[in-house]
Amino acid sequence: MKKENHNINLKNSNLKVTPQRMAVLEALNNLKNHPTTENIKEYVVKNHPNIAVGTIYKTLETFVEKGLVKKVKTEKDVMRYDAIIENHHHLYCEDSERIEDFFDDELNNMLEIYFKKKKIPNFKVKDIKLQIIGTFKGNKS
Amino acid sequence: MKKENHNINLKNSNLKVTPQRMAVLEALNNLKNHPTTENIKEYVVKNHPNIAVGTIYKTLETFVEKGLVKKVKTEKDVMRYDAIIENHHHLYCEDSERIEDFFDDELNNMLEIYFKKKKIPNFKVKDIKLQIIGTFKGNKS
DNA sequence: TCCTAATTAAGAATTATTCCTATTTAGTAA
DNA sequence: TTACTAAATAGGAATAATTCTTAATTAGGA
Repeated sequence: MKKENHNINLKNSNLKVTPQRMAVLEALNNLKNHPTTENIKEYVVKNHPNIAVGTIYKTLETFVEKGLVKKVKTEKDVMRYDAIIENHHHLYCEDSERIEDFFDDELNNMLEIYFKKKKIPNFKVKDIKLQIIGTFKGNKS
Repeated sequence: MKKENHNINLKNSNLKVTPQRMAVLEALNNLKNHPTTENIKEYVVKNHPNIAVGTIYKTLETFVEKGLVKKVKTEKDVMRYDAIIENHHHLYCEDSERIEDFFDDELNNMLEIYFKKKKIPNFKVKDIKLQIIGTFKGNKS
């Protein structure tokens, strides 16, 4: 099921289905919380020791180009990846590296209406992402 | 006037006022549009050729720690800096590297009210930043 | 003016990423 | 099934960015 989805994703993007690409997709699916490049490298190398590191970099680049994954904007110096393409916002924990997805259609509507009414001079709005900074209650991860 | 402000900033943060730090602050003030580390290095080295590169890195790190500047989130792999600490959002150009500040109190109020009413489970909101993605009309920079 | 902890210069060391090229492989068509 | 070809990969060298180390210098206070 999951493997089939991967096949479909790759084929839709006119990418050949290779074991290396499957391995990177597997990593993206199994690593939660917006993995860093290092997280992904580690996972892939662990599970598929014969895959070259350069290939992982190249594969990620290809996926970003094709829109299969997105890069997450972050305050730290490391890049993170997001396997979910649907429109969503991010919750950033002040105390940890945790980043969670946040879906809220009501909020999206409100923002859309707001920016339809209130134009920004010389700027055409195409998309809006919220970075909601705060702290998670309870479990410290 | 500007120099005095720098002095005040540094002293308030319990940092010694050194020529190296003044030079980095000068760069941050003169370079518009959220300079990259490279922009800053280039500016400082050009105007003060005897300042070591390592010192520039260390100084920027110190400033971020003390809250004198902030890092800007970016999709690309490069970090950018923001000398403005006041609360504001960012306009990202899809077609160029341009990032502009965006101030809007009405928007801030609307968001504050929204998140006061609509709680996010297990999360305490402290701050909200918008990444407004789109294109600038007219001048291509 | 002197003292001391903080800061810096200089360049070596480390780390992450990109680049290069020969080899291999996925997909296609006969 | 086999053969073909463009695309993809392995492996490691090369590059680039950043951090680290240590001796020398300096800012700020007594």
